[in-house]
Amino acid sequence: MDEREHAIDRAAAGGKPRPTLKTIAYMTGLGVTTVSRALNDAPDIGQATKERVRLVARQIGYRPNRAGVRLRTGKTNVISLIMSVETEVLGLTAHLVYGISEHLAGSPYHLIVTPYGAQSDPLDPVRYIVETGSADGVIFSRIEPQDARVRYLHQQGFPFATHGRTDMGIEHPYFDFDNARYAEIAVERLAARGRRRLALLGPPAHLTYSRHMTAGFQQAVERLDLDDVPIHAVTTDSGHEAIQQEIARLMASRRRPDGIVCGSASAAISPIGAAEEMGCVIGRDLDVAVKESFSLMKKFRRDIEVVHEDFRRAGTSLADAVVRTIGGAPAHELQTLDVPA
Amino acid sequence: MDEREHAIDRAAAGGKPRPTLKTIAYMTGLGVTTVSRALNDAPDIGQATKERVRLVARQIGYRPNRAGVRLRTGKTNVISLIMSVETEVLGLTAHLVYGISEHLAGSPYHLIVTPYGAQSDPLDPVRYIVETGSADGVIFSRIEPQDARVRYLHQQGFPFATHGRTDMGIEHPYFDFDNARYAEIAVERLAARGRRRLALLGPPAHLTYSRHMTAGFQQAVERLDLDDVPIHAVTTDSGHEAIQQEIARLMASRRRPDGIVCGSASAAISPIGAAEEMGCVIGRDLDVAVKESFSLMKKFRRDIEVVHEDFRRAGTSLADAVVRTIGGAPAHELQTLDVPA
DNA sequence: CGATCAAGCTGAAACGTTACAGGACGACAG
DNA sequence: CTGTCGTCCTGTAACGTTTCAGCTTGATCG
Repeated sequence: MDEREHAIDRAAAGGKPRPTLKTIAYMTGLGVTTVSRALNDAPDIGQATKERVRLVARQIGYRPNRAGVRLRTGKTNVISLIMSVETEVLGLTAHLVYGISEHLAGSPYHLIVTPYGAQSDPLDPVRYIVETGSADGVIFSRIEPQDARVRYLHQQGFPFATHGRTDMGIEHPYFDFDNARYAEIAVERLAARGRRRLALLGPPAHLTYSRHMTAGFQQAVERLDLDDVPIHAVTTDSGHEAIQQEIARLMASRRRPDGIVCGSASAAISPIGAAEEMGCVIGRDLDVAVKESFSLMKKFRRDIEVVHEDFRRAGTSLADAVVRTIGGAPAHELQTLDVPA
Repeated sequence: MDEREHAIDRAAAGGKPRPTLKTIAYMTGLGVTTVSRALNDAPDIGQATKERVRLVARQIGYRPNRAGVRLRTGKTNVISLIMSVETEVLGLTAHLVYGISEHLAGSPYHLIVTPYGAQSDPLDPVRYIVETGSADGVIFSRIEPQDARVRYLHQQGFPFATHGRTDMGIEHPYFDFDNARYAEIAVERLAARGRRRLALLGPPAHLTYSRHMTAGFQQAVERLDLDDVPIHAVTTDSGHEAIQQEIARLMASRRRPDGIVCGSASAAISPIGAAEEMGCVIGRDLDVAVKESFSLMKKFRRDIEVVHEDFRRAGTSLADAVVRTIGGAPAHELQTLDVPA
């Protein structure tokens, strides 16, 4: 009776009464517990009852109240993407977000985005999430070989997946693009165009994948008996002007490269601009290889060698990995290396 | 006593006991209600008590349990960004996300991202959020003059802010870039370079800002007594090939433009590529004006006329607007038009 | 026939919070 | 001295969910 009046009240008020377990219990004549267990497919509920409950639930558009579940069970049904606000990687992050939410759609999980600034401690947002229990799992990028976040989360037993690998003897879920292979391919392609003196504009040295890319680059350069023209002063994270200056300096020097391998699309713009400024023609005086996720460069200069890195796929894979981790899957099954063709 | 044992249990177990109101109540010797009210600065709690409670809370790192609050009050402390996964706008969305979360940091709000596909109904995610009550407010883009989402949310009395304006007699919070003014500036700049025959590569006609941009363009073209070379077949949302073809056709035609105004940076790549392919030199045979948010084009071709649109600022403004709306501020105070210089 | 068991269902309690109604106590007016 | 008022505090209930222990009922077994 109590429920009935209540329901009628709300319906009369115009605001929808948002059905709860109690509503279904009242409609089916069952207890709240039974309804809950029926919807959760518990083994001690009769098949007929389950079907009846589910039918009613579907009919009235029942959705479990997230706050109720979360309060009772501690399960938030939230995955947090910890996003660096480095401008250079912002465009890529969007694709990651897309991939993640694509995978999460249809699951009970929501995606929340937690940013952290360039100057602040990357550990802060991670700690916040663990301490406040505001998510069931975490995804993050810009991984270092000795990563404090990985260490912390591993030690806390908190589910996570990284976009990039570590090198610290900890087995954990990750998705990584094979940047060593990318660099090899890039070198090979430039070599096939007859280029002999190659420079690598790589990512910042503290990130794990910097090592991979450098290793692949050097290995291929050596194998094909080419020259390695070192770029030390700048990375893909450097500002436009810095990169331009360095490239200009390089192109004017005695050790002028005839091919550049770029660690990212956005960072490729600067060297190309610098080179063209000096009268170089891409495809004639200089060839450029880039790794890019949204085909941008290829539209601009069709002579550029492009290797595709799929950030959307990274997103779906990472989402999958973290959800499976929450489900208890072992880490070693959740490690993906995306090898470019 | 009960509490005491409990607390000791948890502490001994090593897993942190995550303090609650009960913990503070126990430590201060006050009632749970008093603690709650003290932390919420209720008027019927003594000043001394408030300070004592707050001190203890700070010391032990108390954070209100979101699920508890949400269950009790219905307040989710969540803002949802409804994000179109159109690839063309993905890069921009990232900046929006950045701006929003920057504003939300330090507030109790979390940002959740709800995607919707190109083919699915834009109303779906909005309805989902309202029906499940999974956020306190909503932000979305790609606004149409008669926007179903705006109508629905307004009618539901659900707080929202739009990135773009409508034209349906409904007063609501928005942030919009003044695209009319942008187009005017672009035309003026091209005219100052001596260009007389201008084409506009604008956004899809169904979006509100398409009208703004077109109006500004036409007004300026008329005022400066220039020629309007119409582009009908493609928009900034069209694929690279389609735009290239259309531009190629145009450049080969009798009515060949000597200036192009582009509605977005990503869409500017295609016409420039097409024109250069045909032997045109930007800055000599053709001038291009673009609106862009991350300075990309300018790096590539310094001869391009660039007007900056700040998506990050849009994000902070929208977040502010929606939070204020939740707080009860009237819509007309929360309407911002960002006029380019 | 009584005991045991399984199947199917249930109410009470708890998660952490806030709204509500009310209590204790001192001060102050009549 | 009694009554009223204001200040400061408090217990209970409720939000929607799941866990726990336990209840019926009918069947099976010795």
